Amino acid sequence: MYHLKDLQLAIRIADLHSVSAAARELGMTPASASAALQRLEHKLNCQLFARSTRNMQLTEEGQAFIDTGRQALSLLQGASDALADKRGELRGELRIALPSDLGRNRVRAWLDELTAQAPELTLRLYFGDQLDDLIEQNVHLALRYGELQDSSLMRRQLARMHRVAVASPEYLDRHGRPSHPQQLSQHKILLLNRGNTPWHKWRFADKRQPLEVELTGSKSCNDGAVVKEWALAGEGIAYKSWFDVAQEVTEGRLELLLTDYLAEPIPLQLTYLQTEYPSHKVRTCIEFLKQKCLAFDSQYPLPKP
Amino acid sequence: MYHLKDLQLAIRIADLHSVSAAARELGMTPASASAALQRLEHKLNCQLFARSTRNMQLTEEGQAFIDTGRQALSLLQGASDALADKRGELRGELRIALPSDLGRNRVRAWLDELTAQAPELTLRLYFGDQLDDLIEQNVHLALRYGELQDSSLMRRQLARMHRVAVASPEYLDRHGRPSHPQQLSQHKILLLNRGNTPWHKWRFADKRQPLEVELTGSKSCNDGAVVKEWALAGEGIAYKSWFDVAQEVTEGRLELLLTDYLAEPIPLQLTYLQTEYPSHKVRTCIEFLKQKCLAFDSQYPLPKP
DNA sequence: AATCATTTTCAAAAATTTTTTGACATGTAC
DNA sequence: GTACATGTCAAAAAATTTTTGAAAATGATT
Repeated sequence: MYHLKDLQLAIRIADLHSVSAAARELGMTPASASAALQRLEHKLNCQLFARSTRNMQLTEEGQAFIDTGRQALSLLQGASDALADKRGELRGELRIALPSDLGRNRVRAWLDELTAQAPELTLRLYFGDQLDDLIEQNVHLALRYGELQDSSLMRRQLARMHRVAVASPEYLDRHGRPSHPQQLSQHKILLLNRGNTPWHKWRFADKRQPLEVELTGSKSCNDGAVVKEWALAGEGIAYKSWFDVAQEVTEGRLELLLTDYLAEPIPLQLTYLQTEYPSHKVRTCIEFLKQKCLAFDSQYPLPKP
Repeated sequence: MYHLKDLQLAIRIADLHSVSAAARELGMTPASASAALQRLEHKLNCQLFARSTRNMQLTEEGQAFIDTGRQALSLLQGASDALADKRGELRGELRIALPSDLGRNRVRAWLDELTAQAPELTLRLYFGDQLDDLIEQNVHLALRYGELQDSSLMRRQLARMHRVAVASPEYLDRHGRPSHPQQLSQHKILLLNRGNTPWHKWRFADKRQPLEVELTGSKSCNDGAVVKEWALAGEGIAYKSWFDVAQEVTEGRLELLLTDYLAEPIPLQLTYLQTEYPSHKVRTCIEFLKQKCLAFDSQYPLPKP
């Protein structure tokens, strides 16, 4: 009879296709993880993984085992959580994936507030603007813009927020202020990469008619926070959520552009796995962030033309 | 994160209301089991059991935890079994509860045949004529006479077999042969105890009409094998399944009585828990016993009048 | 009421298991 | 081709679990 930790490890190895990566995540050495996996395979008398030095792939048998192992572990996790829940305790680890800019500059502080109230809660934040697989990421919650289509996920909408074009006053003084989205092509454009390719279609609306402009960037990167920093440094025009730039605009460090051509607002959603009823700590975090978003809305109303 | 063995132990402690009993069953010392339980409770940060020195009772929280723990463990067991199944291997432990007489004198030999063919299979037999709780007994299969009413159990009928009254020729020579069930009350009667009270109503039939006679025993015990030994020793008349006495009757050591008044045959059933799809080893055992019962039927046909 | 046979638990020692350490062979990326 | 990361190995070190022997507690029995 094997150790539950070994099962958890095997599941993560299957998710990440890597012993080392799983070991790092679970805070153990690769050697120890390798030994644990072999232990498990030996006890099951079955080779779960087909190994090449560079890649771990589940065997057919391994697939079946890991699948139901995942179910069982989820049940057990739920049972443990339920115990803590009943006592109304907020303890344990909370793993959250966040968009880089929103995460660093706004949500991080909110979550710090939450953990100040609940000191037994351990926070693990994963910043990034790539829409990675929630299972692979192994987080409880992922905060993401836009509609998610993965049906295995539950979602809770926190807000709907406009995307806006912004640039620094210095840049605009030098290069002029575009008065229509079509004029953007004559500007330096700062793009966010999603996946491998820049996200180069910006959405606006002209008298309620959708208007999409396709742009080539003078700079692009995969981190939304860096895009904003470029904009602040006068490197060009960025297309950001109002969430991300409200404060800078209020302070006058960034300037709103093309507010007559705002497209429909984009939802900001919190997604989580459907496999388990969210535990007390997760539910609390969801509600907390929902409150904070509401407060944000009234503190920073988007200046309408 | 706790050890799976600790969960299994906790489940058995909950079933048996005893650390020691669970420890004995799982082949560990009470001290080690106690330590393991405390380890688990500590890791869950929750008292699973309300303890008195003499009795372990699940707390409300413990109940919830053990319930889903049981599910999870069953899933995991199933996953492990499935691995062995796929390879068509017959290995692991097989725990079977058997009626005392049938078990000792017939099925044991059959099962020895099975394990001779499958040497990796470990047999654990539990003899007894008390219809104990299958969950509490923790067996894969229980062989029982009669209709079971517990709906959480699956059943497979192995045979239908008549109950017959038997006694040794010596006894009958001395006390005479009853020619009608009603005359049994003038005889020495050997009864089987089920639960605390003797099972003193014997069923016959007179021209297809059920005929039940209520008897007082001159001897009774809770073990069917002992009842047969009494009958062989000429202590009186016993009421047994034809399975149990076919060989002795064929050899002339017991004599069939009242064969004109046989009641409906009673089913012999193999019951197992519904929680898991039976594993390969369990299915194999079921089929094997079914075959053996069929072979028995043709080897020892009940002599009809 | 007192004894008895069990039961749970404890603490220290012993045994077992797991992790670390340092190394090596192998495959991938540049 | 070189540099780097990966999976595994063997021995040592560390951590965990089990045993051992004994003590305290409790329900049953006398």
